[in-house]
Amino acid sequence: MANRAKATIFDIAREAGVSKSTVSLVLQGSGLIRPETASKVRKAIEDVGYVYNRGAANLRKAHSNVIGMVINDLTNPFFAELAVGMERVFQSAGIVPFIANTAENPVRQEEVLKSLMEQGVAGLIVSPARGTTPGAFRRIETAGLPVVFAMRRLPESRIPVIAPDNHRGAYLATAHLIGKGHRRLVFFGGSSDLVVYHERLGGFREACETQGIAARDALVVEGETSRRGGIGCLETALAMAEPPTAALCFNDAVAFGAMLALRKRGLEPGVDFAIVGFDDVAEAEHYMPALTSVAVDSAGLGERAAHVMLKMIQSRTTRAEDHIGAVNLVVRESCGPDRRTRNRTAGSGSMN
Amino acid sequence: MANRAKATIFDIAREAGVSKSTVSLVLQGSGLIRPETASKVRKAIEDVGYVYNRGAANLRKAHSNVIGMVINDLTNPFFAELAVGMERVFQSAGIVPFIANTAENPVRQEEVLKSLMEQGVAGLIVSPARGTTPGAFRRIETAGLPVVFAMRRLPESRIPVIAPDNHRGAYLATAHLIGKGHRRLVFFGGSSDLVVYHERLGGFREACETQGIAARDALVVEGETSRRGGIGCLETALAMAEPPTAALCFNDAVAFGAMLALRKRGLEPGVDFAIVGFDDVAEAEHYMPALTSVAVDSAGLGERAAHVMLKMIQSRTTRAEDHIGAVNLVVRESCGPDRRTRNRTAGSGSMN
DNA sequence: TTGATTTATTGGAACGTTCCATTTAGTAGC
DNA sequence: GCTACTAAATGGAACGTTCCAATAAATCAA
Repeated sequence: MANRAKATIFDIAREAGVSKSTVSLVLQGSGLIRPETASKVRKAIEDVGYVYNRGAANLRKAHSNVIGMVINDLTNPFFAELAVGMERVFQSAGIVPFIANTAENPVRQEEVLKSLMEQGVAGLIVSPARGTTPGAFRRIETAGLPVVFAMRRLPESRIPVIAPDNHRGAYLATAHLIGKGHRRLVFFGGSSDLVVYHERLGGFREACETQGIAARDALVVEGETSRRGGIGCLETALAMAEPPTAALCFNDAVAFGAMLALRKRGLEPGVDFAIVGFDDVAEAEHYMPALTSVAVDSAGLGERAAHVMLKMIQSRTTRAEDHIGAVNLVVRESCGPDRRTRNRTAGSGSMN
Repeated sequence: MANRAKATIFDIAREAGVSKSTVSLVLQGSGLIRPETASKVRKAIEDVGYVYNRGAANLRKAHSNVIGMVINDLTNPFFAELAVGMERVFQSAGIVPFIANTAENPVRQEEVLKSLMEQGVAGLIVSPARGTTPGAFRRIETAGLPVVFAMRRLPESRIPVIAPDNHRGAYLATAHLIGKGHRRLVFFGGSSDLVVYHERLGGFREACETQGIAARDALVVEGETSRRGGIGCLETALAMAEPPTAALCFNDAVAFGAMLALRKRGLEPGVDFAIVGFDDVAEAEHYMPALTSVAVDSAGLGERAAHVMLKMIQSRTTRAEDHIGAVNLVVRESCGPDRRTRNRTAGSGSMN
C-alpha cells in the first residue's frame, strides 16, 4: 500500500540524518558531497520510494529537460519515422521528448501547444497541421521559446525549418518520367493550402518546362493525400479526353491508391501507366510492383531537427538556419516507358 | 522581443488592479468573480502574454491533468492507431496525453516511465516493451499511480489489461483455414517472450485439436514480428519435407512478408498457399491480394483504455477490471482452398 | 440605524525544490 | 595556539501557484 503522502526530500533527509540541502545536492550529482554521505542518501531515496518532483524543481531552475514534439499525423508512418529519428538523438542527450498528435486539426494543435507550454517545455519541434493560421505561433515566439518546424513550413514565418528538398525531388522524379518517354504527365494529389504542395508541384512544372513538355501536357489533379485520394485522382485522369501516361504523386499514399485503381481497371502499374511516389516510406519497397519514389530520409531529418533544437537551447537563441535535406530518386518497378508515346514518336519523331 | 522574465499572476494582478488571488480564481473559471472583473483580468492576461505554469499549480493541487502514453513501437501503424483512439477520448475530457515511444527497449522504457512520473502524470497507459521485467512497474504501483496495460500484458501482474481476444481470434482464423480444406497448417512469427504469442498460438492449437488436425500437422515457425520475419518464416516452411499449405501469421506485417516471399517464388498467395493475418491494419484491405485478417479494432481498444483510465483517476483507485475486446475475422482474398488436400480428400475422403 | 447575510475580493501560508550565504569541522602553516 | 584555508553540510529565501480564512462591500430584515 502506498504511503498516503508522497515522499519529499525532507523525508529522505530525516531518513538519512542529513539536511534537505544535502539531499538536493546528491540528487543533482554534485561533487561537494562526501561519497559515503551520498550513498547513505541514495539508500534512503530507495527506501522511501521517492519520486523526484520536476515541477517543483523547474520553479527554481527555469529550464526544464522536456521537449515537445507536435506531429500532425501519427498514423502516417512517414511522420512516425520523423518522430523516431528525433527521439534517437534526444535520448542520447538525456532528454525525453513528449509527442503529441494534432490529427491535422489546427484547433487541436492550439490546445496541444498551449498544454506543452504550460508544462514548461524547453523547446518545440512541430510539423504544423494543415490550415495552421499564420499567427498560431506568435505567442510562442514572444515567449522566447525555441521552435523548429519539421517537414512543413508556414507561408510567412521566421521559424527555422528542417525539410527535404521538395522542389528538387519532384524535379528529379519528373525528369525520370520524361526520360522514359512520357509526354503527357500529371501531378496527383495534395491541395494548395500546403506549402509542400507548391514546392513539389513547382519542381514538377519546372522539369516539364525545361525538358520540352508543353504546359497543356503538364496536368494537375488535386486530391486528398491518402490512398483514397490517389484512387480518385487516377479515375479523374483516365476520364480525360486525352489521358496522361504517367503520374508524379504528392506522396506514397497517393501513389499506392493510384496503383490500386489501375489494377481495378485491369491496367498494370509500371507498364500501362507510370507512377512515381514521394517520401519513400518503408512500404514502397515491398509493394507490387515496387514503387519508384523520392526518398527524403525522414528519420535523418528528425535527427537533424533534434540537433538544431539542442543547439538552440544551449545557445539560448530562438533563431537558426533552415536545413534542406538532400533527396534522391529510388528507381524501382512502377514506371516503365510510355507505350503510346513510343508509337507516336516512331511515326512523328523528327517533327519536334 | 520577449520580456526577460516571464509574466506571473502577480503581473496580471498589477495590470488589472486586482489581487493575485482574484487572478487565480479567474484562471480557474470560478463563478465567484464579478463578470466585469473577470473580463478585465482576462484582458490583462492577454496583454502581458501570460502562460500558465502548471508545474507551480500542481505543487498545490496534487493532481495534474496530464496522462502518459507509453508505446512500444510507434512506427507500427497498429500501435499508432491505439494511440489515436486514446487521444480521441482524452481530448473530449480536456486532457492532453503525452506519448512516448520505447522502441521495444526495456531500458528506454524505464527512462520514459521515470520521466513521466517526475513530470507528475495522473496516470499511465502502457503497451509494455518486449522483455519488460516483472518488477518494472513495482515502483509505480507503490506510488499509487493508476496504470493500465494496452494490447499486451505482463506474465504476473495485477495491473488491468485492455486487449483483444487473441485466443479467439486465432481460433476463428484457424478454423477458417481448416474449413477451406487445409490439413497441414503453420503458425508464423512471434516469439515466446510475448504473452500475446502464447495466446494466439493457443487459439491456433485449440482449433487444430478440436477440428481433427493431428498435432504433428500443426506446425510452428517462430520469427521476427515484421515483414522480414514473415519472409524468413515462409522460406523455412517451404523448405520442409512435407510443407504446410496454409499459415496463420502472428500479425499482418508477418503476413505481408510471407505473401511477398510467395510471390518471389512464383506462387500466388491465396491460391497456392493460404495466408491469414492478425490485427487487420488499414493496409490489409488494400493489399494484392487483399489480406484475410483478424480485426481487433485497435482504435476502439485505445478508447476503452482511456475510459478505464479516466474512471480510475476519478475514483482514485488503482484497480480495474480487464477488458477483452471482441475480434472478428475479415475474410478477403488471401486464402482459398487447399488444392493438394482436395485431391487427397477426393481419394480417401470417406476414411475419416 | 443596526445586525445578519450574501457577494466579491484579498493576504498569507503552503506545496517541493534550488541556490546562495553561512556555519561547522577538519587540516595546514606558522 | 592562533589564523587561514578547504571541504562538507546546512538554513532560509525564493520560484508561481492554490486554498483557506479573513476582510470589505453590498443587500436585506427588523
